Amino acid sequence: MLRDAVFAGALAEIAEFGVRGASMDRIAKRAGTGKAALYRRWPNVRALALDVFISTMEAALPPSLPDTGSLRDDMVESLTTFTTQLHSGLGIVLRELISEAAHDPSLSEEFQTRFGLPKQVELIGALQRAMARGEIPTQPIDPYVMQLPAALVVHQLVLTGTVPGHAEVEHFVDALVLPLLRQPAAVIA
Amino acid sequence: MLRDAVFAGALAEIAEFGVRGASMDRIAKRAGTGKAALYRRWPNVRALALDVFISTMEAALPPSLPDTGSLRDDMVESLTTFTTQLHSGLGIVLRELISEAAHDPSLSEEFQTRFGLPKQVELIGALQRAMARGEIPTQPIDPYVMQLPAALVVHQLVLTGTVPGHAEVEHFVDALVLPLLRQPAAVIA
DNA sequence: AAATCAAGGAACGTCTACGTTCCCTATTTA
DNA sequence: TAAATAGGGAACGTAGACGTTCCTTGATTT
Repeated sequence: MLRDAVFAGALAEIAEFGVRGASMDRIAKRAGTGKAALYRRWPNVRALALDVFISTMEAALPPSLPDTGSLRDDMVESLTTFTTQLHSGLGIVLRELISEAAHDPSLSEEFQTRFGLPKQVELIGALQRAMARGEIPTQPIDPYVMQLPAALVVHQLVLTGTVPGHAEVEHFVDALVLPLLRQPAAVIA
Repeated sequence: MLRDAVFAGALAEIAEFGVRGASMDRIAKRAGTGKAALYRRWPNVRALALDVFISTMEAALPPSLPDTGSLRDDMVESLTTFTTQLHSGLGIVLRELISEAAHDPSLSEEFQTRFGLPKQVELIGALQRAMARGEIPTQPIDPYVMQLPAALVVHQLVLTGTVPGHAEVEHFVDALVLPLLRQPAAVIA
């Protein structure tokens, strides 16, 4: 499929030059095709880059929610799929998206709608199941506690360019999130 | 000073077009000068952008560490200066830096050396004073607990483009960091 | 098997931005 | 006060990328 070749070429181009520095000519060369083929599908280079972003993120969306019967394992598994995706191309896309969103706020909204909210819904479900099982006290959850592991992962990615390993992910859950969820004071201020 | 005018113009240019999309011609126009004046000081547009980054960050470095006598207030104050700087131009710079660093790892290192480490040293000092005062138990500190508030601030910035307000900063410290520091289990895994 | 049609690939003109060079002006020094 | 020097601003050539058009090739249908 030529579309796949174009996406792969565009991803490589973006990885090397960024979204603003990407060139249709080079992307066509990378994909082993001509520019006209690209312009027949996308009106300009920005639209192509955006399509690459969205498609990459769509493909990275986990098809089903984990339900291991343990809140701890649910969270570890969910985070692990996230970090795994960051390793395979999504990391560079995410970092490019951050600067693009700084100039185009609608990107933030779309990203939030497609990824932030689904992830949050998924996590809330896991928390409710844990409450029903009596794993954590039944009380309102601090939304910042829920964001905490993802925030640490993203923070490490943007600061050092590396992605936390499995041991660190487990540490986030066991040493930070679960203690906060178990203590009665971790409610909305 | 022309240098200041150029920096202001370059910052506006970067805010609008990003580092990769910045143009020397437009920056010169914004600064009310000619291109030759810019090329006499910087070899190319990338070097200028990098200089703007570094200078903005340098200017954003707090000259002195807070020592209020209370760990809680030390942390709140330190975080507040950080969020305040993010509001005034540093936010857009930081987000541009993230994507630039994705293509040039040496940027990550330089950023870490100039900002991450000093901030960490500052925080360690505050924690040691708090231990000496008996505010928190004297035990090894989980480094991720220290990163936690900055991670939440950065995470919110890159996701929504907004910066946490004072109430949220206080919430991070009071509801997340301090409880984790007080419990004996919050040591390095 | 032949003809039609759709799609890929190369060549073209235009425009923008780069980096340089030249000229002018203002300031400083003798 | 006059000359010299340094620095700011405009004009210039060049290169690369955009977006378009045309030609060729391969697949599909009758």
